[in-house]
Amino acid sequence: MHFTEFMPELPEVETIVRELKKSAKNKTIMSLDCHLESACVVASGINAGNLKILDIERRGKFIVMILEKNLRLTVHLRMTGRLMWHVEKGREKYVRAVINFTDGTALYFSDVRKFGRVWLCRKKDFEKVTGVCRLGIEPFFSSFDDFEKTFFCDRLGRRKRGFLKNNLLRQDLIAGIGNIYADEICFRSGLHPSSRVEMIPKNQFKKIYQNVMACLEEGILHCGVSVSDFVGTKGDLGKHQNYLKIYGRAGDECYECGSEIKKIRVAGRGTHVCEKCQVQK
DNA sequence: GGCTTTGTTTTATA
DNA sequence: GTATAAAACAAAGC
Repeated sequence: MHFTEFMPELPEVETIVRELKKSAKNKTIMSLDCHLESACVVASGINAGNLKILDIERRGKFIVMILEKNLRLTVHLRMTGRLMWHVEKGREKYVRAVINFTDGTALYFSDVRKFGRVWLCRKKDFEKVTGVCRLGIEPFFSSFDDFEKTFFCDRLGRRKRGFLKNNLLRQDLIAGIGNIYADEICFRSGLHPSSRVEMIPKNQFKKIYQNVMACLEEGILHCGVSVSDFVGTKGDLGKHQNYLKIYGRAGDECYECGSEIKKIRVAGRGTHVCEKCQVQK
């Protein structure tokens, strides 16, 4: 199966945020045009006009623009959302919102599906309105201790259960990991994605944590994964797809042992695995 | 036309 | 009540 969409996970969103820090910071918004009502959630009584973007941050897979007057303009791309400085040819009808600036430029939010969302709200409502309040730990701002507690223990201190991959994907535990990086983390850790977390020995926790960090860091270093289109706000390609060790390589040989990489389903998700290198716990 | 792709929410079950 | 699993949703490509 060949797919053409760019699936933004933490490294891809971080790439966009870094670009926006260069290109959108300190611009003043003239207006926010909503082309699809369900994709735009604007708090009542708030108008984006004549507000400067003071900074741009990331939380999990959320892009957060910090505006004047304690306001937040937040974007989640979900699966197929794109935030770009131009309208892509043939995709005019998928533009869901436009941020117009006073200097005549515009940032276009387009989305083939209708999952992506833009929120404009007050700082005090930001977490609740966007759903950010349900996010777990932020990888680059958390220690191994944070990770161990959140990922392997429930609130009563008991061992968490479930498939390893499924838990890696849970945004309420650790924010930012999606299907691609989950497969990579499992491979690098030598663990089968359907390993039960309650069966993983404690002495392997640190290795998993380090692989989470390493996979995300490398993704950022290469400006994210572009499966066949673009990545950035200007249409530039990410390069990390060239460095993936397991995702998208079904039928190919494992770089470590040479055996064939299989594609299976874990928790309803397409999953890539080397049965020889990745042990089932 | 049916199946696939995935991030998140919602519903169901243990 | 809590935790986990599964279903639902969206739209397009093959």
